[in-house]
Amino acid sequence: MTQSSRFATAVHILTLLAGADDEPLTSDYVAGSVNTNPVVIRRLLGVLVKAGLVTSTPGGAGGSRLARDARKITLFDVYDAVESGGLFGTHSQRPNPKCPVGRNIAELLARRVETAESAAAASLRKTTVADLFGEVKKRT
Amino acid sequence: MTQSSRFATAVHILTLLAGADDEPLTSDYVAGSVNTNPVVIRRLLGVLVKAGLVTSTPGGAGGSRLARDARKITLFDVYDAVESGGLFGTHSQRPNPKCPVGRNIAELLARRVETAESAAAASLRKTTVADLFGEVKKRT
DNA sequence: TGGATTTGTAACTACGAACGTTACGAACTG
DNA sequence: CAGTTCGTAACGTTCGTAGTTACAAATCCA
Repeated sequence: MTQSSRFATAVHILTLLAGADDEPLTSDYVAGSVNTNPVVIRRLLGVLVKAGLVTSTPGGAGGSRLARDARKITLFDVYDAVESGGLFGTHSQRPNPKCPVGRNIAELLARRVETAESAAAASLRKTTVADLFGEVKKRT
Repeated sequence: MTQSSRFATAVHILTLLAGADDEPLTSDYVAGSVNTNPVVIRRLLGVLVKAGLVTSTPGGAGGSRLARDARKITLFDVYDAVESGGLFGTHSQRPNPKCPVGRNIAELLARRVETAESAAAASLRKTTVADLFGEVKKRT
C-alpha cells in the first residue's frame, strides 16, 4: 500500500478547488477542511503546481486554483503527481546472483507487478475530480 | 505503494520452495538466496504458514515446504497473506465534518480506490508461483 | 508608498514501520 | 542424548511522513 496520505489529501485539496469556481483558496482555508497544518498543504500544493494541476499566487487575495478544468483531472493524474515509486515494494537487498531464483525473481516479478499497477492506473483514470465534486454537491 | 519488501520476499521464498520438489528448505538456506537474515525469513514464513501456504517442521532435517501445489498459489494469495492494509493510503486525520467536501471526500474516494485495488488484485491472480518458477527454470 | 496578506521553503521534532541482529527455549531427528 | 532447526522475544538502526515554527519573497490594497 502507498502508506502516505498524500494521495488522499491531494484529492481532497483538488476537490475543494473544484468547488471554488476559480476563486483562489488559501492554504489556511484548505488546511481547515483537511484538518492539518497549512504548511503541509502548501508542500503538497507545490507538488501539484509542478505537475501542472494547480496555480498559486502569493500576496493579498492570493491562493491556489485549478490550472485546468476539473473534468480534465483524473485520479491517476493526482496519484502520479504526488506519489513516487510503485504500488508494490521490491526487494530491499539484491538477492544472491549465484542462485537461479535469486538471479531472476526480481525481474520476473517486476513484470507482473507492472501489469497489476497498470490495471489500477486504468481504473483511476476513469474518475475525475469533477466527478467527485459532483457527488459531494449531490450530498449537500 | 506498499513500501515494504514483504511481498517480494515472500514470492521469492515460495518460488524457492516450488523448486525444491517437496524437500524442506531451511531458513538459513533461503536467507542465503534472499540475502538477508534467517530470522527475517522465519518471521515471514510464520505468516505464510498461518495463511496455509507453507508448512514448517523444526528439528534436524526440518525446514519449510509448500502446503499445496505451486500451481494453486497465485500472487494475490501471497500479497493477501503478507501485506495488511490497502494499496493506497487514506487521510491521516479525519477531515473537518463542517465542510461538505471534508464530510464526504474520504468515503467517496474510498469507493474508487477499492475499485482500483480490485483491478490490481485480479491482475495478480493471473500468475501463480508455478508460473514464476517455470520462467526461472527456462532461464537456467 | 507602506502595511497586511499569502506563498515558498528551510529546519527541526515526533512518531511509527520495517529491517537486521542477538539470544534462547521448544520441537524434532538420528 | 546430541545436534539441528524453528518460533519468537527483545533491541537498535534507519527511513519516511506529518506536524510545527520561522522567515524571506511576492503581491495586493488603502
